[in-house]
Amino acid sequence: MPRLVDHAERREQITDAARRVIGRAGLDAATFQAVAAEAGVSVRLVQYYFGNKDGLLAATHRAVVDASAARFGAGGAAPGTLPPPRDALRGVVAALLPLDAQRRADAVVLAAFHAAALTRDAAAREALLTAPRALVEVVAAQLDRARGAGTPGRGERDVETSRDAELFLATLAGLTQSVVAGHLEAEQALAVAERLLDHLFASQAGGPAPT
Amino acid sequence: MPRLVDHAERREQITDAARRVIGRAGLDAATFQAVAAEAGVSVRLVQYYFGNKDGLLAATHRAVVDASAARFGAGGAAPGTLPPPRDALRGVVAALLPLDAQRRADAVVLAAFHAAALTRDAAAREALLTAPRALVEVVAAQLDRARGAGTPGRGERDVETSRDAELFLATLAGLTQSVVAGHLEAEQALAVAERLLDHLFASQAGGPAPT
DNA sequence: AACTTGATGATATGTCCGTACCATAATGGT
DNA sequence: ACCATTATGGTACGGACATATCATCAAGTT
Repeated sequence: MPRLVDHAERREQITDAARRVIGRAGLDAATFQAVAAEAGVSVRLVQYYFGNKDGLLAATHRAVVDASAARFGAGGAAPGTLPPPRDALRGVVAALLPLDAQRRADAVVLAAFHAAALTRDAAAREALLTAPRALVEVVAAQLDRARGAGTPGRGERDVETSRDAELFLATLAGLTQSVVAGHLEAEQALAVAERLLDHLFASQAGGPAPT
Repeated sequence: MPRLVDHAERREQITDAARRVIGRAGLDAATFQAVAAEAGVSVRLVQYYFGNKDGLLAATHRAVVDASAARFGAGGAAPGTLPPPRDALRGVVAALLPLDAQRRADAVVLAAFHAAALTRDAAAREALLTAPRALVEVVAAQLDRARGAGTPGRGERDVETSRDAELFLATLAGLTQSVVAGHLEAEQALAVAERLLDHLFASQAGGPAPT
């Protein structure tokens, strides 16, 4: 066995470079040569580790998604304790909004991948939906808890609560977009999210306001 | 003068082809050859009318933005009448959400341009903000009307109302994203927006809910 | 010490794309 | 009838990029 090297570390070094390149100049700037130069290695090496360009991009995508998931897991899963629903949702907000430079950069990269996936095969588009679907369940469960419903079975949940969960996540996606585009500052986005929580916790399930 | 041709029509024929190509396969598939083939003209002709590739893309972008603005103008500006605020905001929802196939396709194209602009120079990124900034004013004005505030001057508006306006637009952006990604159907997105209107018209300005 | 094998470098190749250049058909004014 | 100008087609050139090929270095093993 000659010259053994930590493959995982090398791969991470390269996908990190790819993340920087994509965040700075977009997906189509992520050429083999640009990524290799950014990582300080040769083009051949990138090829060696990821084979295809698809391989490189897939690994980079997974890296940033995993980082996002790790942040979410770190913030949300306080072990043993059961935070009040509003705090739990505040945790979701804090985990998902791009509140610091690192997450902002990741959000740009994710947006690039997202846009690319829209014009891909149905399989790629389907992969975009797994995270939102899971999150809707998490959010709806918290809203159920807050509104005194127990843990309703599948399909038994109040329609308005489901809509509120979708509303919550769609708003977070929109706020992320606003922050990344530079239309809102992170604190403003946070304040808007807090305002949404005000609305959600003010009205009970099934009670629409009079027109 | 030889063989005069309607330039506007030819340009529209070509930008329409570009819109289809981008909507189907993404921005980087919008090559001269692909667009020319889709439009049924020669590559040279596309070059003749738009010179640069940047010219072609800029014209295409403007075409879809203009289409969007036209839809907004057509739906929103009922002349003379002054609809109740909630109906006015419903009009904004109906104008902005991708409720039919045409608008869905346009939304995909816009998302592609949006993602590309994120990793461009500051000027391109600034251009993304003009539409949202104007819309925030429109929405906030309706909320002021609904809440009995007159037409407050610049900066005098209630902070919560401003946040609600941002909330409204961010949610619409997020819902658009959800529909385009295939996570929500158009009717579901509409229902979620309606639910948000419930929340917005239930609470008055400055009245956060108790935690 | 030699050899095997994993890791890395340099470079060639074929393809696609943007753009420039050359050519020509059509048409309306003189 | 001719000519200038507009509109359009064909094609060539140069560059960038993904990928493949050849070559080399390093380090354990025997």
